[in-house]
Amino acid sequence: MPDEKPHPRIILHIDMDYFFAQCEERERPEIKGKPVVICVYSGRGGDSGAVSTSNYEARKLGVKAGIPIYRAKKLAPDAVFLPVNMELYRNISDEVMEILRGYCARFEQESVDEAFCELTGKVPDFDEARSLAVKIKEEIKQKTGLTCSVGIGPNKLIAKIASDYQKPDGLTVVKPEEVLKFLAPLKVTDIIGVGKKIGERLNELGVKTIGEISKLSREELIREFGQAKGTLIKQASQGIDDSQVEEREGTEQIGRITTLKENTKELGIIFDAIDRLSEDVHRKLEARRLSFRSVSFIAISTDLKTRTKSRTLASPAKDLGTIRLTARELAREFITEHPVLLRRVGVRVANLIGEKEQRTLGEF
DNA sequence: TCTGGGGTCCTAGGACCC
DNA sequence: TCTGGGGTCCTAGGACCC
Repeated sequence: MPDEKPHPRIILHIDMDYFFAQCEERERPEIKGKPVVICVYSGRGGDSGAVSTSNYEARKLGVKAGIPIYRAKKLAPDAVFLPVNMELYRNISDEVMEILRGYCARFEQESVDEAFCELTGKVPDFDEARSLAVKIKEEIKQKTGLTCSVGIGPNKLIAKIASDYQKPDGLTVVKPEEVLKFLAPLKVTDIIGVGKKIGERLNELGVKTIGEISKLSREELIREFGQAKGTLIKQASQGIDDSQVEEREGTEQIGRITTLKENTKELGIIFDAIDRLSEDVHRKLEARRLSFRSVSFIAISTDLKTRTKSRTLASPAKDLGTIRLTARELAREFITEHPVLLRRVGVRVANLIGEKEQRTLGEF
């Protein structure tokens, strides 16, 4: 058996800085330097809705993603408030991803403003990777006008945490031999997949930092958080992550949610919303030439609890009528079972089937 | 005029089949 | 006779991410 060391992987993660707000700054140079707040208005009138993201000037004033718009206006009365313009962000995102893709052995877009890039084989070592990252950042800046933060590490976990380590316009490289020292002082919630709930439970167990996770055995973690999460937390704490950079195969589900004009359990109002949402979902489905095998009705009550009701069809469908009718049926059953006031409702299709598979199925 | 909208992944229980 | 046991699909819900 040859006992040479396995060649370390070199993974880059890129994260666009305060992306939506930065896109708006690019389009409207006159707002640069001011606090900028990107909002999702609920449609209930006034400032009902939440902040999607904000630039650093606004963040300094306490305006962060998720807070209600009216509170943001109190914190930053002189800020520029803009509604989300997804089409603009998608277009700019495409420009960025195009540039990045050119440098990767393998590429994985994670969201509209994040991506992984496999550099293994493209550069010989981490120092060369750093130089390449500088070049990529410059090219993105020059071609799109936007800044981003980049992390480089021996796996996706480390690369992603590294890209978050220094922002905006940051570049953090973590070599394999530095991984444990890098992770040890970080908060447990810096691990992807460890959020508020698990973070709190770990804190209760006396674990605040990633380094302190070593106090708990893999068995204890699995008992506490289940097989998958327990294993993930243990591995992550040791800097281990074997997941691969791979192109996403396409979406698993397509859904649309809306806030109702008023809280209600009246089927008439809910059906109207379902019809509009179904059309949007159907449009996206058509654009991607997909069929679906299951339909869900999503109900969010006034206490913001989310419940779903779903149905799998005997055979795949792709027409609007099936979405609308199934969602309506599910909504009717839902209201019978849970007669609560709803604040938001949604329609989702899943078990999506692409054109190729549809043809295969058609042969039988 | 509290708290938007688009996703992914995992778990658990029941149905059903062999 | 003590109701085995494994696999897969479906539904519902939770946690998390951006």
